Amino acid sequence: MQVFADRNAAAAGIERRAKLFRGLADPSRLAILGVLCEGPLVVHEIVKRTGLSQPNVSNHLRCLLDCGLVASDRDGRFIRYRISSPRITALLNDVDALLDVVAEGVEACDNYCGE
Amino acid sequence: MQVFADRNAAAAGIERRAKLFRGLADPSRLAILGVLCEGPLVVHEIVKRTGLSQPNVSNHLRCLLDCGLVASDRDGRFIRYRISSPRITALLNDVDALLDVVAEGVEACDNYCGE
DNA sequence: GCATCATATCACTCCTTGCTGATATGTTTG
DNA sequence: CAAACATATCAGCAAGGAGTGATATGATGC
Repeated sequence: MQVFADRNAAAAGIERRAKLFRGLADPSRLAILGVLCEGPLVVHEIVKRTGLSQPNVSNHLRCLLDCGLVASDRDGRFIRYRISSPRITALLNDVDALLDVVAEGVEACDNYCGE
Repeated sequence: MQVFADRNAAAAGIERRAKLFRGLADPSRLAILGVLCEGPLVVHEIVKRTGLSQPNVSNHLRCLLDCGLVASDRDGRFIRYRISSPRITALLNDVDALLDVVAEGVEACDNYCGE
């Protein structure tokens, strides 16, 4: 039962990590976070810079907002979005550091975590 | 065209990041990485500690191996897996640090990236 | 060489997610 | 108040990934 207790205790943390990673595991969301890392932007600017469709950007922004990864402020009829915490930028940098080591492997992997 | 060149240059990086995040965005894989962070293990030990089925563990290990996130050594009829780089442990710690800030949001998000 | 154990692979199904097009909400300006 | 613009929401579809059960490969010991 020892093992089970540990497992359940760990499970919650794992599930949370997984969910956060899922939030970061989409090219559209990463593109949005990428342009927001350079500074706050209103939605139509994000659309222009990323080349994504407006509903698509809007959907992903909602997701990122719910997750707490971005924050928004109304500015007249615009809504300006920004990165909510510098830790996010830090995390993205760490990922790039890890990619320096595993990039080829990741590109090659075609199994789960696929294409 | 300036914008387009930047976009394409960024796209490759974004796609790679997304793929790496996808590799980390599954509870089973995170559970496996979690137990491996405490030290190398052979497959049936991973199965026992995580409570996952053997084929499931094997599938995910293959994915993690292809991605370069874990490495393996044959040891008689056992195969021992280990974390391939300390940067992975570091990244997982960073995620926990970010979760300290955004945990409630992430749990609440039910949209994309959702449960 | 055969039985056994450790691990990997395959075929299949289910579920989730992401995108699109159309439309709704909301805000400002004339 | 109406028109125009900014953003959000919805329905529906298509694709990818995760899990399972059965089976194959591979190594060890008698």
